[in-house]
Amino acid sequence: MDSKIFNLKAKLELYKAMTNGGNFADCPVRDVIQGISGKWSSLLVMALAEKPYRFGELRRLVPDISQRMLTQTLYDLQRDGYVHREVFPTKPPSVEYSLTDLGRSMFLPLQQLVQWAELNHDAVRGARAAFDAAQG
Amino acid sequence: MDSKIFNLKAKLELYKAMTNGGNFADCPVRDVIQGISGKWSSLLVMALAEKPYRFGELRRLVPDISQRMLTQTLYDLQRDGYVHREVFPTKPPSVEYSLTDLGRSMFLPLQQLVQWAELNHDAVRGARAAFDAAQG
DNA sequence: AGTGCTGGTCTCTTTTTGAGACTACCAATC
DNA sequence: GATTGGTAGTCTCAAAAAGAGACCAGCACT
Repeated sequence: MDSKIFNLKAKLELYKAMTNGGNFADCPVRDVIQGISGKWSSLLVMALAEKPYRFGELRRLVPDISQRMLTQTLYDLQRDGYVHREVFPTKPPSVEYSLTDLGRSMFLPLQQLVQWAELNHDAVRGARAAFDAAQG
Repeated sequence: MDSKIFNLKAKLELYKAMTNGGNFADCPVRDVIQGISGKWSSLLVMALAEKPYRFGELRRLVPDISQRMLTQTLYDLQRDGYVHREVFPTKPPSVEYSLTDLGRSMFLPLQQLVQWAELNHDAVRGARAAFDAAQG
């Protein structure tokens, strides 16, 4: 099989999936992608892929997130089914966040992207520096 | 080899990469991820993976992007080395945007994520509907 | 009685994004 | 010759999202 043609077909299919065949207002793929492409979503999913964490632990783990955004991002991740929220009736009550099966399955491709970022951040930073040096 | 242990190690390594071992202020992986996790970045990369496009073509292709955000997202993608911008001296001058080698290499893991989204958007929408029905 | 820990919410300010008018140039049309 | 249309943007102002920090209730410990 000609892998070039295969790749082009794959690209076109994915592009169509992402554009919903022209119906941009109601594209499920974009909807899903936007849900996980927020500023903090991927970082929290990466953290919870390691192990479950409590609210305060996550806050200390990611010191530059505001409490407000931590609440809201966890809420959104829970709403979309990536994260499970469990309240333990301790005093004071503690809340544990963990990945669901859906969250774990999404973690796999996300991992690929993070791996790519790890391998290529030098190239990206180099490109940025070169661009800025040329007074883009 | 125990694949469970391998996976845990992989997770921990990636989590460390994403948190830069505690140095959150200067983490190259988060820096790269945030550069491609904007609202329009992934969509434009997917479009340009199909073939090069001109500014106006992209604007018509993605009708719900504002001209301002199209300009800025393409600028950012160019600055980070994902996109090449070429001006042709026609009248009026036309500008073509295409993926660089770096952009194409980033497209591969991005593709995995979009594929996941395509396969799982029903689950996500279902989770969201169930959550909202429970008056979250 | 005061301090600290829990997981948040509320308000205010700053940043980011969106909507739409406006630019300059040229070609073809009316 | 004036109008219209297409090129790739920029500029300004309004709306939405994000960040900073105060505040809350309840209980434990000192």
